Amino acid sequence: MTITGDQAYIKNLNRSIVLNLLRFHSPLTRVEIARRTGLTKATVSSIVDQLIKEAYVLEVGQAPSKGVGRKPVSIRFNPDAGRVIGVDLGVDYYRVLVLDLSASVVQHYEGTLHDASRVDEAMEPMLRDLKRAVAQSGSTRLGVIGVGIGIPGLVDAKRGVVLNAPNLRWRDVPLRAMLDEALGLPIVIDNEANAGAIGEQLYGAGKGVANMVYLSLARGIGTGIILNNQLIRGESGVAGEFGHMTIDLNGPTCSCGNRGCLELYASEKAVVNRYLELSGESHAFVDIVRRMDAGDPYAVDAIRLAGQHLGIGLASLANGLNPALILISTRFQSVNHLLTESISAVLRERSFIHPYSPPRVQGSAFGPLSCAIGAASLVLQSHFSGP
Amino acid sequence: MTITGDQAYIKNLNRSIVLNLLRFHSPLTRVEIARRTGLTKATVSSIVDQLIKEAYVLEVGQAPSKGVGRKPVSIRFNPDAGRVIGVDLGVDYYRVLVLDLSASVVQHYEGTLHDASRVDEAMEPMLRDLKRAVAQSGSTRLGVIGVGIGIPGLVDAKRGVVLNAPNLRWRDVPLRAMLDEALGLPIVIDNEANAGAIGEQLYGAGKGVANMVYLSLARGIGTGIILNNQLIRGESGVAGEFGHMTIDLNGPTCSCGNRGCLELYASEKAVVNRYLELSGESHAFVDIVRRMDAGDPYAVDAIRLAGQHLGIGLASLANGLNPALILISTRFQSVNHLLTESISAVLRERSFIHPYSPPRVQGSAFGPLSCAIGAASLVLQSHFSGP
DNA sequence: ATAAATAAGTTTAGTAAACGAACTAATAGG
DNA sequence: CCTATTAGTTCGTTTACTAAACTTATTTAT
Repeated sequence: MTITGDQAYIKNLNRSIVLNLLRFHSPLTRVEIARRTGLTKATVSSIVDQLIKEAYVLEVGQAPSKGVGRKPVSIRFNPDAGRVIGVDLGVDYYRVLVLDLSASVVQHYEGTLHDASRVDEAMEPMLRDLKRAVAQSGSTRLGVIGVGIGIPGLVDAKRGVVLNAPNLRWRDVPLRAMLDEALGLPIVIDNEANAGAIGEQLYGAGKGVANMVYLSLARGIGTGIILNNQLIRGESGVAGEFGHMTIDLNGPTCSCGNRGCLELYASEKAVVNRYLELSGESHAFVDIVRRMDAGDPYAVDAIRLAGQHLGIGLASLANGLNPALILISTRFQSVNHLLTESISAVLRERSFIHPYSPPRVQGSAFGPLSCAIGAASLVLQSHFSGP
Repeated sequence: MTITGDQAYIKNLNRSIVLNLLRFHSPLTRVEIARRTGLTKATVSSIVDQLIKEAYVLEVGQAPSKGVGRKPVSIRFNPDAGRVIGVDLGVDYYRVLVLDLSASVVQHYEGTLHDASRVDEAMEPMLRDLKRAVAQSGSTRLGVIGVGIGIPGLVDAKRGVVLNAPNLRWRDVPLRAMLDEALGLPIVIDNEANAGAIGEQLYGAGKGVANMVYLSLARGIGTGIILNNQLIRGESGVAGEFGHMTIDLNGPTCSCGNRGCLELYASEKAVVNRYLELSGESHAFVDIVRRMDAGDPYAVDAIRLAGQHLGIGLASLANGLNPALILISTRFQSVNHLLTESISAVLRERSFIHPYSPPRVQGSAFGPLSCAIGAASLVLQSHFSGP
């Protein structure tokens, strides 16, 4: 049954248009809103009045006049009307962020995640911080509007189930249902890269970009694809596993069962292995990054090579999806920088459509907070999406 | 400036919902329409009356009653209210189809396309048939509602420009503008695979599938990607070139400048080369297909190998985009069959997300007409899309 | 100072589309 | 022929938007 239109639908639609305009373009005056939306001044006044009652929006003093005439009143979005919570469930840590409605971080909790056979036990400390965060947001008008959670693994976002998160050793965990019961709040769960992609597109380095590819590099490689301003979830909500894209059909076997996966050539582990090959020394990824920063040519080479392999995979995606932007997210700013450089070079060389529509390649804006901020953004997005 | 809502918008929206319901689910009675859309009987009656006046819809006799009570009146979509034209510009041929509004073929023109330095000259015979087709559709109530054209090459669909069609030797041809001037009708141009994808999704083997990948194999490999029921066009309208996806990073150099492109392993030319390798004999692709049909093991092997390579590329796409369906379109039904078989096998083996959400693999429904029917479907889609 | 000009925002009457309830129409079965 | 039932129409009500007139606030010219 399709959604048909009636008066309530119109009102909702227009309310939502005005609210979202203010969300990303505060402050504005009533007349400016009218001009930008095409609604009449009367309609805008009525909608703004309603939004003020709902606390989503505030009148804030007078804007500069246009020389002559009555001074307009500035209206702006009120980020403190409520709070959102974003959770990053990492391999051995968790991070709980409390954000205002403009996605600015207000509070920050962290802790270690011990893996345990029972999911409930593993999540216990996280849940305690989560409840603390909810309690401390109680003073705002709307309180916590929802909790978003980013997971490193396969997630069925529609049903809210973690299908398979190898690093957490979780399989078929109905996480949304569990947390819904514990908290009684709207819960959104999604893959870590999907979350990061949305966060960057709404508030970070991809602001306003309708078509982008977000690449998250950690133990594995995750991708979040946004096309036509929509996150691509696919038929069952498990899209985004371009880390397991074959770039060498006869390459080594991957843990996923496939061969020659991108992940084997460009993950942290691949860099570690490569560094061992080049220098004869075995070090953790963090140390190799430190050496790269210090100018160790083996470290630079190892990471640059990963970037070149990423470039090969991304050239395929660029040809197929024609994104305006490719965002690279690792835990380290300097790595992002070196990677974007070598990826750009490979794209220029290998992407068929590059001359017609070259994608910009950039580092992510939120660094290690990408996932948590993104998870919260998913909640904001669904909260503020129109009818 | 976002599209805001008012009375006219609602009317348009609801009209469009009813019309599209009838377009794909004729016949229905007024009461059934009301039930399925959630609109009231009164509103449905008013909308249907309007659609009847516009000739989009007809009252056709009485439907069987439900035992007792007044018999309902069946309403059905009227495919003969107008015509659409779909054009397939091939490498050395053109095909002009006249379709009714349900995408059934009504007339069929064909001719050869001699390549010429001047685009106008090359298109002359095609344009003559096109005008003939338009003239013969004049008797319908609405006449020709638009012309869709599928092009084997890079197309900026938004601007209506053929950026680069190597096989036609066209570069930066403003085709839409040219035809608009010649015909004075709405013109849609798009890549051949994008057209095929939409055609299959609306009327063919992908009916009702929201997420699918359409793969068109001819001289090259083209892909049309549909996600969330939308054709993926990318930032500049040139998405869909997954034929130039790298499956072997050290593979041979492709005409596109990249290396190890899928197209090198699975196009018609690749099959021809492979057959030469296996049998020592050089034959055209059509002949190899004939031999395959006759049971020649070399021919079967050559085509099966192409399928396996396609499977490798498609496994990557399946992991990244999670489509419900993968459609294979070649000129030959038997080839489609063998290819889908070997692709399926490879996907089962190599796709990471296969256990969670296996895509169906199938041959296209329209065979050699895919492109022209699809191009016409693009017009139908935009003609019938709501506000 | 005061008036004129101008811009911001509000009030009010009018319009259009959907809704809901009451109505008419048609049909089968007793 | 009457009753029950379903299909479809008519009509009064609701509601959100629009347009235009109006009020408010501010600057500039006299």
